[in-house]
Amino acid sequence: MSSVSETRTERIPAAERREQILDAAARVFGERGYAGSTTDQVAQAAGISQPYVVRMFGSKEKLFDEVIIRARERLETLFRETLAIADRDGLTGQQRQEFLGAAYLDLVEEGGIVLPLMQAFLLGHDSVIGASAREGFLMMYRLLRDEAGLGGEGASQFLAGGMLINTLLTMRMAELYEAEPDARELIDEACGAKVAVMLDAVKAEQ
Amino acid sequence: MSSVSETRTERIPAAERREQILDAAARVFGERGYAGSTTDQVAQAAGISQPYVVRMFGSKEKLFDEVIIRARERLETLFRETLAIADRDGLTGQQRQEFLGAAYLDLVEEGGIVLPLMQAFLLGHDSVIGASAREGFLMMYRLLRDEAGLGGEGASQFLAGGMLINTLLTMRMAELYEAEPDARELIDEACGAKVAVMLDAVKAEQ
DNA sequence: GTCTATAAGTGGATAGAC
DNA sequence: GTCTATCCACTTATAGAC
Repeated sequence: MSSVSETRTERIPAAERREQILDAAARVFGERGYAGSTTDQVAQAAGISQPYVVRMFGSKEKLFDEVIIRARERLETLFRETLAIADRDGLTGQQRQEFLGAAYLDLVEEGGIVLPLMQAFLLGHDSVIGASAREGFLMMYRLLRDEAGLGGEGASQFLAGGMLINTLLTMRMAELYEAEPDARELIDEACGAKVAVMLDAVKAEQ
Repeated sequence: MSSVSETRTERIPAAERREQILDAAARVFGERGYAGSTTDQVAQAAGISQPYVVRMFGSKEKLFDEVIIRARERLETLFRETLAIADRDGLTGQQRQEFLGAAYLDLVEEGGIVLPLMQAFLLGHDSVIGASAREGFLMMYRLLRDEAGLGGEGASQFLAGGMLINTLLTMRMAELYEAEPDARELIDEACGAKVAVMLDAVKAEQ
C-alpha cells in the first residue's frame, strides 16, 4: 500500500493476534522452557513488540499458563477423537495402543503442543503450573487406562514411551540421526515406524 | 571460638568447598532447571556468598556443566558396578533388568544425580550442554543394550521407564500420593516395588 | 490495536578488602 | 579462602502516544 519495504505490523483483530502469540509462545517456551524464554523472544517470533505480548496476557506467567491449558485441551481432544475412530472401527487392545501412539506422533509433528507440556512437567516446584501439570498428567493416565482400555500397566507403559519421545525431542537427539547409528536406532526404537516425524521436528528448528 | 552466634563461614580447603558447592548446585539445578536457578540460590544452599560460587567455577554455566559431568560419571559407575554384581551372581536377562531398575531408584533416593541430568536433557538447544546430554544418553543406551545385554528394545524400554520416573519426580507427582489414588497407582506402576523412594525424594524437598 | 520510551527489579560477574 | 560492595546487562512490566 505504501513503500517497498512495508514491514510494519498490520492491524488485526485482538482474538486473531492472541492466537498468533499463543502459537509463537508455544514454540519458544517448548524450546527453551519457561525460565529460559523471554517475552521478547515470543514477541519476535510473533512479529510484534515485547510490551504488546505482555499487555495482551497480563504477564509472562499468565501467557505460559494459557499455552499449557491450550496444549492440555488439544491433547485430550486428540486422544478422544482417536479413540472414537478406534471404537468405530472396532480395533483391539493392541491396535488401539498403536493407533494412539501414531496420533501422538502426529501431534509431535504438528508442533507447539508436546514440548511446552513437557516443559511444564519440569515445573513441579511452581505451585500454579505444577498443579496444572500434575492434573493434566493424571487426566492422560486415566484416559489411557479407562477410556482407551489399556489398563494400569498399559497406560503407564504408554506414558513411559511418550516421555522417552519427549526427552529425545527436547534433547534434539535427532541431530545425530544421520551421523550416529545408535542415535538412529534409539529413535527408531522409541518411535516405531513413524520416525520421520522426529526428523521434521528437528529440521523445523534449524 | 568467639561470640555465641558464630555463624560465619568456616575456612575450609578449596577442594572440599568445591564438593559442597557441587552438591548444593545439583539440588538447586535439579529442582528449578538451569535457567530457573540463580547462583545466589546455590550459594545459600551451600552456606556461602554468591560471588564465591561464581569465583570458584568461573561462571554459572561452567558450574552446571560440572554438575552434569559428575552426574553422568556417577550414573555410569553405578550401572557398571551393578552389572558386575549381576554377572558375579549369574543373573538372567529379566533379573538383570530388575536389578538395574532397583539401582536406578537407589540413585533417585540418593538425590542430586537424576534430576540435574533430566534438566540437562531439556537443554538440547544449548550447544554445549545439549551435546553433553545427547552423549550421556547414548552412552546409557549402549551400556544397557550391550553390556547389560538388554538388546535395543529392552534398552529403550528401560530408558522409557526411567524417563517416566524422572518426569513424575520433576512434576512432584508424589505430592498427590496420599490424596489421589490414581497418582498412587501411577507411581506404583512406574516404580514397581520400590515406591518409598519417590516419597522420600518429595519429603526431602518440603 | 500497536508502538516507543522507560521505570524498576533481578542476577551474573568483577574488584578489592580482610 | 571468603566476603562486601558494586557494576552492568538483561528482562518484565507500565505509561502514554499514535
